[in-house]
Amino acid sequence: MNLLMAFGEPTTDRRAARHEATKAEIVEAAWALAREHGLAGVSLRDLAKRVGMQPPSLYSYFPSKHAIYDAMFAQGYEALLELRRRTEVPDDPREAVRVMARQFLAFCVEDPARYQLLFQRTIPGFEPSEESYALATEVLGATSTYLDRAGAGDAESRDLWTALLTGLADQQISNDPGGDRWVRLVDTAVDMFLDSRGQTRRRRR
Amino acid sequence: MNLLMAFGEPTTDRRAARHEATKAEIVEAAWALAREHGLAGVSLRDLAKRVGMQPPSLYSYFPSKHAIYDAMFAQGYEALLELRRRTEVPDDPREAVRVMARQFLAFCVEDPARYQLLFQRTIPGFEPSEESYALATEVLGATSTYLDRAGAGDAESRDLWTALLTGLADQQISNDPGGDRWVRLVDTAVDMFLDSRGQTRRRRR
DNA sequence: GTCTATATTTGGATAGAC
DNA sequence: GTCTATCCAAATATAGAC
Repeated sequence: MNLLMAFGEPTTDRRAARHEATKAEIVEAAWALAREHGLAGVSLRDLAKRVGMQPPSLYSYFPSKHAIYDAMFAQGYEALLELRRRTEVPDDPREAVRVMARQFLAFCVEDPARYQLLFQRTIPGFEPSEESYALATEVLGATSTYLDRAGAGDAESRDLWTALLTGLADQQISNDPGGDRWVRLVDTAVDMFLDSRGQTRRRRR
Repeated sequence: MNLLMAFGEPTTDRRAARHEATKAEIVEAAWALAREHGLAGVSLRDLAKRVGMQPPSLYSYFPSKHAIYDAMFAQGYEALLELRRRTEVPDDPREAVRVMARQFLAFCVEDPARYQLLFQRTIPGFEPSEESYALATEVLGATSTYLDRAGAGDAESRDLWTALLTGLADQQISNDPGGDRWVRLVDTAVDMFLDSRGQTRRRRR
């Protein structure tokens, strides 16, 4: 599937294809601005300037600014899903969880603006559309599979897992941007997590 | 110590006292607005209206909007420190850490806007002043003491600890506001954390 | 589709009278 | 200290010509 066509209606002819391509260009420029000036620092003025348009022309492609954020949201989760599809996961359950964790953290830290949009509620009034949110759910579901194989598939474990990983990502981004002070703890964190899950199961027997 | 005097210069006479009282009133109104419309939703217009002033009059009390955020930041950490001073901590090291953790999470969840200001970097351009930031450091230091007694006083453990707790708080606030889906995992999380720290030490011997 | 022009709102901040 | 008046900038969004 063409990345440029990842959102919007299916293309029927060349005019529509061009339209989608321009939409993609706008979204790409929006990401660039978000990385430079923060997610909330994306303005339609700057965005239009960056793609060589006048601000009102953007409304030929997106009905509102939130619609642009929504396209970015969807694209962000698409990127994570695509990354996972391309990743070879080890057979060993614990090692598989480790790979997922490292990958998730790298993905978060790689682009703080994207992390903010995908995993925090920080844009006032923005709610992802139903279709976009479905992608977020899909990611969570894929994660559960690997947790389950490693003996941590129950709801509590899953919640503890998300808290642990987003906590690491958040601290890394907030308090040591560009460094690895928290990212390097990921293997320790995975071991801590999976060991404790194993104990819980033993206790219950 | 009077809460109203918690920030600003020491009072020398009644005029100064009145001045400090008004500052405190402004900060209190700012908190109320932050809780209602989000932290970024605090505008000087609304704020002035709430305290019965015209917007420019606020500048008699604070030189800028960021200065108001800074006063809020300091007050937030003061509140946490004060809460800890009032808390009786059990002798048992593990139980002490549990109490600290529960208290911290309750504090975070109780006021999401405050959590956002104190523990996330979300206001564009805002940096706490040196004095205010010192309070944040003081909180971290106090935490270390209890972690140390429970055998988790090294730097890595401390970082893992902050990630774990803020992760729980963040998920709770973002994904289950008003509920307890993540908060109720706190004891499990503490056990998981301290058990793994113990193992690490044993392995090293 | 894209432009110019403009509406509308909102924001933080300053000048100067009282 | 507080007000009125105002500035300046930035933001999203719409109308209508081309």
